[in-house]
Amino acid sequence: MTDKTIVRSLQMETRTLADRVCEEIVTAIVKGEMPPGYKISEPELARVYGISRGPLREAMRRLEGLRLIERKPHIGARVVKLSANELVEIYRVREALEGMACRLAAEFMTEAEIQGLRDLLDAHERSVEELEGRAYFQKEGDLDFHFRIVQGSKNAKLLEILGSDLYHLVRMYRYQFSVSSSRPKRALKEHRQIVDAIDARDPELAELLMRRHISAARRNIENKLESVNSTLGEHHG
Amino acid sequence: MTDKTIVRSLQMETRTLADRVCEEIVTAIVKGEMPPGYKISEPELARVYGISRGPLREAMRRLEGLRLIERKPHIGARVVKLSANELVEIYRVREALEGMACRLAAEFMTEAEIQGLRDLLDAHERSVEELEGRAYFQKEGDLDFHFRIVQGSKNAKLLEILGSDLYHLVRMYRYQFSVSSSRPKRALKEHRQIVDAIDARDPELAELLMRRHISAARRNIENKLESVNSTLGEHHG
DNA sequence: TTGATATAAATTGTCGACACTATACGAAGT
DNA sequence: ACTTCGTATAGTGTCGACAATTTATATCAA
Repeated sequence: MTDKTIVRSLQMETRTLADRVCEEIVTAIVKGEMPPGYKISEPELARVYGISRGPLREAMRRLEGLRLIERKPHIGARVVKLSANELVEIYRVREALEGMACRLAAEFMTEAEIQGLRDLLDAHERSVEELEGRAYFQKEGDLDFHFRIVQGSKNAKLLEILGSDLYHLVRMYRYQFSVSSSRPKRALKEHRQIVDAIDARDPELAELLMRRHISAARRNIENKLESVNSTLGEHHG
Repeated sequence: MTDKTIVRSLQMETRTLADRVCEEIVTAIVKGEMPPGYKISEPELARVYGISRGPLREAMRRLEGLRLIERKPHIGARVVKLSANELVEIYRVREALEGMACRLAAEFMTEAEIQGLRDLLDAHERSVEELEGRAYFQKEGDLDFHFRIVQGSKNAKLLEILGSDLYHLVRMYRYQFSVSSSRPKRALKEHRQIVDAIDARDPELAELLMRRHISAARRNIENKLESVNSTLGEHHG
């Protein structure tokens, strides 16, 4: 590799302003620094990030495609407001897509990747024992597992849709509702079953187990929301 | 409704330039007027549509999110190049998502919607008989059926992903590869079976039939591509 | 003739400014 | 006191121009 190529690859590392700012806004939204319903003022954000409104608007058009903000012409953009129903809808989509991903992973995942999954679950188990299951699963650990399986499917479209569209929203919901899995040991056991099915190269069983796993998480959420609704009574808005 | 409201709604009809141009470019790409690999020149396109480069770039950022164009910083944007493998990947995603959509449709579709499906299939049958099955299924008729079922699922996220992301690509592939269903009578029979399962309010059967239906279409494509590959031999590119 | 280098052209990325729309505020009238 | 209208202000949509980078072209050397 020549010096010029090295220099070029370093310069390429600095993507365009719109791309960088888009990524920063994504993390800001996911972490809750920009809460749902937050009105995005273009002049203000441009000043904060030290850029002009042009690249910022391009970044916002990208965020609109990621369903993280909603634009109304001549009115403005807001961070998406979270309805409980939408969260349940997302879990339906996850059940379908990750079920298929798990099926394909049972076909195409390499032995090394499967071993990596087992190592990850061992780490999860230690984390669950130490912290009595309160911390790790609330954060990124669970999504790590699911993401690796999607990667193992070797299907780029699945990876695009789940990784670029849905997981942002899932993480956002978790940060805001602090949706803990609330059943870490049970979830860990289900994860191990899934890996076993993948290791046995049993696509149908792998898909079935993953769908059950996500479906259980969905019902768990539905029950929580239902109890909240019955507690609050008829609360509109 | 007051006059002012009417005027406002008409003015709202004229969305922003970026939105309108984005839609125009989508149809242009889907119809093949902008072939895959086509280099998009910003100054040229801005001149064609009679707008400035600002809104055009916003539209392109949106198209990037729809996976219809690919951007490389400082180099330019091109209409996505179609690989056979990607088409198969998309059918895997469709199998998962539309299977779930069909399951939900069996639960939530109204009787009127189901009757509308039957009417649509009757129209398809007449079309198949008259044209000996060459025309209608090659075009939008087939996707009409699938789209209505997705609508019947009453799941907005499913509708977003399939309607806004995947179906554009599917239509694009059809126009370019002219992927006829090549088995219109068989497909029509499968469609009727699916509607019967929905009408019987049998979610599991409805999902199973839809997945089989799409899986068959995928294998059909895989076989075609395989024969093409074996004919062309070792052709890299 | 081929290759590399330097210049020139074209294209992309970014910015600041202007026009138009929507909201907020206040004044006048009922 | 409340409603309605008009104005002012802030914000979004659009444009043209400039800066930075890539690609094409031409010149020169081997």
